[in-house]
Amino acid sequence: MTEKADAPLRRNTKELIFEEAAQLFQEKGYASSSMRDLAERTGLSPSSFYNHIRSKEDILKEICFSTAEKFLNGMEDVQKMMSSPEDKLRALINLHVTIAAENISSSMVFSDEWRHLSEPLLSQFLKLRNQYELAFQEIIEEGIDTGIFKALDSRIALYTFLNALRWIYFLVKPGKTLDSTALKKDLESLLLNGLSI
Amino acid sequence: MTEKADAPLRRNTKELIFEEAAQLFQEKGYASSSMRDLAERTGLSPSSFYNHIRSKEDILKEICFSTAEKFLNGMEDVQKMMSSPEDKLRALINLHVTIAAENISSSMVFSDEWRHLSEPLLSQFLKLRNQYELAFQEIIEEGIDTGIFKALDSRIALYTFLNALRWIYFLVKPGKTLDSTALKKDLESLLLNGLSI
DNA sequence: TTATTACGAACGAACATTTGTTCGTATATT
DNA sequence: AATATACGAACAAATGTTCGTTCGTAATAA
Repeated sequence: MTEKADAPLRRNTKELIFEEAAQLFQEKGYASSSMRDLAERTGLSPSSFYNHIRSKEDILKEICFSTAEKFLNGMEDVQKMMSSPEDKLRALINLHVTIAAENISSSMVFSDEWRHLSEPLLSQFLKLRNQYELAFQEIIEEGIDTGIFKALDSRIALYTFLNALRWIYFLVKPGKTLDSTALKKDLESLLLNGLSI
Repeated sequence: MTEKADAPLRRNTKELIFEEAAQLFQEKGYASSSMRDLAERTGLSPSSFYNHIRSKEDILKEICFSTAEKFLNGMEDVQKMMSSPEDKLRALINLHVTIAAENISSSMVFSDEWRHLSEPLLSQFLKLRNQYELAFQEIIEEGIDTGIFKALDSRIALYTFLNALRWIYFLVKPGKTLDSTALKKDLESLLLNGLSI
């Protein structure tokens, strides 16, 4: 009755759970986050969750796989581009920054907590991740073969790039909207042409 | 009598615990690693640990702080160099590769598990980390001021570099000794001059 | 040499908590 | 009336750690 007043403010309960969980998992890590922690944040009782989700791992699965899908969809668009490998890399940098900026918590959980998935989910996830990395590497190799990229170990380049793009969420932490245009520009400049003048 | 024969083979028990723990924490994460897991790996009983260590967190503390010290000592040497900021960065790349190659598990735990330290250890650790990052950033800014580095946001450059140097242990995973000379060369080339020709 | 004391290191059993989850039930919504 | 959603209580399993004890060896006393 009395709590009915703010009901319109309250989102879909299921979405609320996922969003608060992403934030919690990001802050404390999946293994150190208890359902009772999550209960505090959502204002629900621990037992109430199970009217909306199947298990704790179900939440992690949803976060990891939905973010993986975002990356793979973005990659698909990039692959369809009729552009130079350099422009494709620029598009990928843009993709990483965009996904991180759109949902910081989820992308952090996606990056750091996937390993707590149990089989067979773990294998499924790694398959998707591998698929993404392979496509990324192919673009690098295309550039090397064309002669516009340096002829270095493409795996080294791949992981250097992926990890250079992994920290982005640090910037967006305290709610302040990051100037992602400047970030993209600096990242492109750094990764494609290096720090030296 | 009979078990005395292999006594020389067995290392210091305390060291054994730390080494196996580093590997365990790296594989499963600190929070998901139980003392009973560690018992299986060391061949000891869970209760026996406490003749050698004070607590589970004590192990994490030792790993994190000893690795932090390695980085800070390395940074001190670099700061003392009478060289260009570019050569100092090269030395830092070398430092990261060397530390990672010397003790993969410890450096992964150092990178990923420090957040499970409780206060006041956490604050102490972050102070050390901040000290290192600040010194790193100063070298970058020195290069920018001298005009040999691009005039971009030094924090972006800093974190791009640090994270680009964070994945190195992936390569050394399956025991095969990584050709760290080639890795260093590629990393220098990538970070200082970029992927583009 | 013997007998005695001291001690580090190992163990199994047990501990108090915390964990994710289920169950029965009450309330609210349709 | 029926369905969805909330809750408190309770559960079994797993957690880090403590306890009392034992075993072997090294130092000391006889």
